[in-house]
Amino acid sequence: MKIDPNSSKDLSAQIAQAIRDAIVAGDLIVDQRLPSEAELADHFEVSRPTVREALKRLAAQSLIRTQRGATGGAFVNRLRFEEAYDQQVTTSTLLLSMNAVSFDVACEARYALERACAPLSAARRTPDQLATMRAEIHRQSQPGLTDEAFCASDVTFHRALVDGAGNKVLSYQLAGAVEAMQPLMNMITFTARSREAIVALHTDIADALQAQDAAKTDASLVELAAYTRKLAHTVVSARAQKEHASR
Amino acid sequence: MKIDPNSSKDLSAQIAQAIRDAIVAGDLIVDQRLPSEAELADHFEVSRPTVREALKRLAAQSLIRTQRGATGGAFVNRLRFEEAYDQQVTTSTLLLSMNAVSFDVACEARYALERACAPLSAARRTPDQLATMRAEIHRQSQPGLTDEAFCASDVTFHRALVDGAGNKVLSYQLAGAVEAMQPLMNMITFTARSREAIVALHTDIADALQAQDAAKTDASLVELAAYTRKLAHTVVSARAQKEHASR
DNA sequence: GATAGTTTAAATGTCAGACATTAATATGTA
DNA sequence: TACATATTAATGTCTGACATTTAAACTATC
Repeated sequence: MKIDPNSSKDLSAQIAQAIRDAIVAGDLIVDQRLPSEAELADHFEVSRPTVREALKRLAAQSLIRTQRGATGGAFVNRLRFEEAYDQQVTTSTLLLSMNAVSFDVACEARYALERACAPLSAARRTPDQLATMRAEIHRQSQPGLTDEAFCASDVTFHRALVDGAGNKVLSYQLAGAVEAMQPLMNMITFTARSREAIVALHTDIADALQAQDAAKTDASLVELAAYTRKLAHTVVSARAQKEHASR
Repeated sequence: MKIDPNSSKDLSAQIAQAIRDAIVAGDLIVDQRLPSEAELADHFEVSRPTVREALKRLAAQSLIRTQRGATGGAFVNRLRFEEAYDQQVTTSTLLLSMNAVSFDVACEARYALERACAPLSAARRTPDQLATMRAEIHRQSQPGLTDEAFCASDVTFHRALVDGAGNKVLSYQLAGAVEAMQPLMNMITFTARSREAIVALHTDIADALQAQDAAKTDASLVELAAYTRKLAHTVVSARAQKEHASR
């Protein structure tokens, strides 16, 4: 592990990169202990605070974990799908909001990805996942549910659909797409009638998955995508109308 | 922004979380300058190095950028799709290698996601993207190409296919899936005959996209997925055979 | 008065050394 | 043997200082 003394970047950034490269290349393997901060400081010929800044960068990416005490130190962390979810969702959410991604574009991406799961999910969904979907459908039918709670339930429903594919990589990749949409969905006001329509489509999807009918699942997803988009357009134009009237 | 004095976590982790929350919630907007390190240290009642560790954590996630000099400081960074790619690819690559994800699972996820793009790409692919695909097909036909270069070209080809959908969110979500596969693909030795078969399928895909034929694009992708998986199985069983013979 | 050069100030980047806290291990004692 | 107590090695945190960078204020010259 070496750093370039002529680089313009921060020393802590360079050191973090050097260690990161070693991990990705497999030179440092899971659960292996890194040298102590003092040893790293010696090795890279920098001070301990600088080494610490580098280690915190890696910790922020869940690449290492640290332990205090006599046999403590920094250890290469086994990156788990569950931990990686959080980061992906945070990143995706910010990407959408900071780049002013339109509802249509995000919606298109989300449903395209979900449709990719549909045939696999129809073949493999477990009774457990079906039960989750039914439970969420039931929750969504309850009157007096806030819009936020309705959206959250929607996310859980779709997560179950995606997890039904029984492919951890797919689930991971899609978690970001589905959950990142939530803030955008939260902008929509769901009327009783629109909730009813969504619940009906969710029921269609659950029925199709239960019957292991891939084609019907896909068709229902397409319908739901179209309906969601229509709903969003209604909200947007209603808001524009109001904006216009107030001027 | 407040931190919990009774938390067991690192102060720097708590401070990073507090600032991160403020960014996600929109309390800190893009390009807004954070208080100086000294001011943050005062606010959270910690020392400057602790604040710095927190800021480095945020910098590692590209949530902030720092500038030196008189008008310098830490600024909320506009997260761009291009920057987010890198992190996603690194994370996805490590997820696959550290969790011993099988070739089959990764391959299934990859092609399921690519197939989700196919109809959109058939409708929207630009001449530019078609040209990229043709160029990569040509490169892949050249004899004397190393396996690594062949894989790299394969990634470029598929990236063009995905970008053809003209949906930034889709491109972002799929970059990880496609590129993270590369280390797994690199384990395969591509014979002249298997390269020929892959090039033929790539040509089919490019032809179908050029003709804007979604169904044919999808069919060719399915064929390519099946062929890739078969190829990997051949390699794995050949390796097992060799292992057995050597004992 | 405009322009070029110089100084200043404010911020991050880096360092050195110290002390606090944690947790495993070794040690000593009933 | 079992339990309590030191030891020790590591991370976590603090203080204070200096180095470096950069924009802006200032100054001198034309």
